[in-house]
Amino acid sequence: MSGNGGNGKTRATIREIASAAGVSIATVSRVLNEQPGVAPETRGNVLRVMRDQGYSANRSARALSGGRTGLVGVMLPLVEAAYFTSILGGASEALYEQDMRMVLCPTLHHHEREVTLLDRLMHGTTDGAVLILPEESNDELKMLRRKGYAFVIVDPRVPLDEGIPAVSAANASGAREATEHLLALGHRRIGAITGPHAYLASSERLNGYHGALAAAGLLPDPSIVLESTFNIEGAEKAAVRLLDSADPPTAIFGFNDNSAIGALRVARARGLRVPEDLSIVGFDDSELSAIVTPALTTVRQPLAEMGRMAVSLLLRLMDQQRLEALHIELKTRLIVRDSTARVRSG
Amino acid sequence: MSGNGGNGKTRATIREIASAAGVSIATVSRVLNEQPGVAPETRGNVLRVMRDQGYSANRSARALSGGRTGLVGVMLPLVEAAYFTSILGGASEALYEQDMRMVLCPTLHHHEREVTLLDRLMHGTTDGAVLILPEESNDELKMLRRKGYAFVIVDPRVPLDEGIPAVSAANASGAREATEHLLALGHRRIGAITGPHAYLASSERLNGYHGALAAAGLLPDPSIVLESTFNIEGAEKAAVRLLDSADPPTAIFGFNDNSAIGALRVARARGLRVPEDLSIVGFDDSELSAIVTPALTTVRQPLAEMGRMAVSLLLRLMDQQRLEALHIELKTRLIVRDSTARVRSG
DNA sequence: AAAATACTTGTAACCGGTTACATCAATCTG
DNA sequence: CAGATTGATGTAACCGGTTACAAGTATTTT
Repeated sequence: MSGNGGNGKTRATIREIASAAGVSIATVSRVLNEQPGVAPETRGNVLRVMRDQGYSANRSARALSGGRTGLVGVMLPLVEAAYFTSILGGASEALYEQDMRMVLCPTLHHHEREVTLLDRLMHGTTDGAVLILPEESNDELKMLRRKGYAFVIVDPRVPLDEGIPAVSAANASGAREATEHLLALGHRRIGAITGPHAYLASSERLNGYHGALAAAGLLPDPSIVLESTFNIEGAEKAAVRLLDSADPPTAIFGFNDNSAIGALRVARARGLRVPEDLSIVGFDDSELSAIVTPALTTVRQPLAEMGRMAVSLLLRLMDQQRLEALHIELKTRLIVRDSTARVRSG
Repeated sequence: MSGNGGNGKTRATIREIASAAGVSIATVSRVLNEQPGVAPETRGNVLRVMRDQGYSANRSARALSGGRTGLVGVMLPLVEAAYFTSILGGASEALYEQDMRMVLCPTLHHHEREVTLLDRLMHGTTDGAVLILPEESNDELKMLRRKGYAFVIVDPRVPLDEGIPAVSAANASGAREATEHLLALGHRRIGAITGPHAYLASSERLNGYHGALAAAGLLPDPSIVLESTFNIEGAEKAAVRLLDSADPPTAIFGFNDNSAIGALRVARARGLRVPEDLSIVGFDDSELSAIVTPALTTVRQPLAEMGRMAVSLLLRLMDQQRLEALHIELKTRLIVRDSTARVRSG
């Protein structure tokens, strides 16, 4: 009747468990943390009592005295974009396996918001953070690191200092592979719709694209390499310019799937058949790429894996482990679907 | 030189601020919490010192003594699905405005995982939770409520008890509107690819569909109402059966956008033109719906708004406010695009 | 058998805040 | 002007854990 196991009024504290088990709170704490130095029999007793009462430790108290919150911050520009949520999914899975929780902080691309959020996160809310595509400058990040806060960058926006842990996709080699694919199909005039040049990912992909062209003995033609914004609308404008040019490309490399989809739509609007009249390659392998018509040939980024890897790095960082390699690049893979074909010989 | 403002070694505590400002910790705490009973001059002093030292309160300590963590749990099946992240986006924005943070808990549809996570969340990690499409039974939820934990359901899977706060879309009226749209275009034989009947959203949409048919004097034909799984693959199978039937429908109502897209693909594969030969309507207005060809006529759910609303309900619940209405239904809106047309007269 | 050692267990301080209550000065009341 | 009232501030207990250190018991060593 007066069973306090489930009345829910107030949760059991460590002291209640201790007295119910006839031991001291220190012993209960030891059992809780699986520390050695408790007689097996005692441990069994305490565990039984904990189970009976449905005890689980108060996280705030633990955080305060133990100095660890069991929380990791994940900061990202936006939760609505599939690109970010794929990373998020991987990270959340890895954290769950460690019985840690994730505090989600979307910044909506506001730098100021990012700064204050980060400050809050650092100060007792979390043990560390994963920062996805952060706006922070290299200097700001170095400062943060010096303060002793543990964090890992995913998809850095700018080239990072050696000392700052980061995970990214092999952008250059992915772009090279995509370009080589088009070259192998006989294309010689390959346009590009890039992302903002200020993004590291963009400039690396540009390098890969240039590298592949160079290896084929081709000079890039700046008039068919247009900077855009990684969204469909921007890409459509760029595609119009590409296809309107005097000597239009026979293939377009979109630096992400949105860019490729923009090109696809413009091509369709002008009655160009893809891939017969125009080949198109994307980058990301987002959900969209398999759904559009024709299905997009694209470069797959291991986004979930990047999230997992970032968490794994972070946890080691928090354990004060010395890390051999702080910059990790994960391999991409070309997925060939229906939007690319051999160039028309005419 | 010894300025402790930014050396970062250890953050300032409330006692340090107190002694630097020449007041007691109680006063600092009052200033921190914007409580009355502090002389304006004193308040100004304390604020200045806090600013100089870059002080911000330790959240764990605050949580422990104040009984509030400033964290809200958000439990959802999956972060990768656009449907959920739209809700998430709204919720996160609403929480940010209240200076609260969100603890994200993806369950991957594992009921067991959901139960243990919820238990952890309750116990000192968060002040309340938003549960999106939870697996929990009505009884489990009622139990939770009785324990005094604050939570709000978004998109309930089963019909909920009066006492359990919930936010959902107006599924029935949305489905009715979609069906009426097809009826108005002259369609009389309208097939449906539903979601799992066990989902409340599905059965409500089914009701709306039936209601619209009945109002037009039509009896539903069970042979062209097929249960599916809300994903593209399942919908394709259903669409095949619909279009293979002896008397195939002239229009298909997919109970979400994936269902509609599955139908679209099958139609295309058989050379049926959409919308000339077959009209298709979806539900959700996900990002995909505008991108597929032809762009999908669909029912828009105010997902972000549902997230915001859930948070707003939750906060009022946590404040112990009496709420007049615990079940909130948000209006949907039909978005007419290119996948529906007047039925062929021949 | 006495001394050294290894195990268990308990006591109490501490983490950094919040808050009930006490205190004291200043102002108001009759 | 004494007494009541109001406002500002300080003291100390408390939230529920962790952990250094002390203490007590059992086991091993010489």
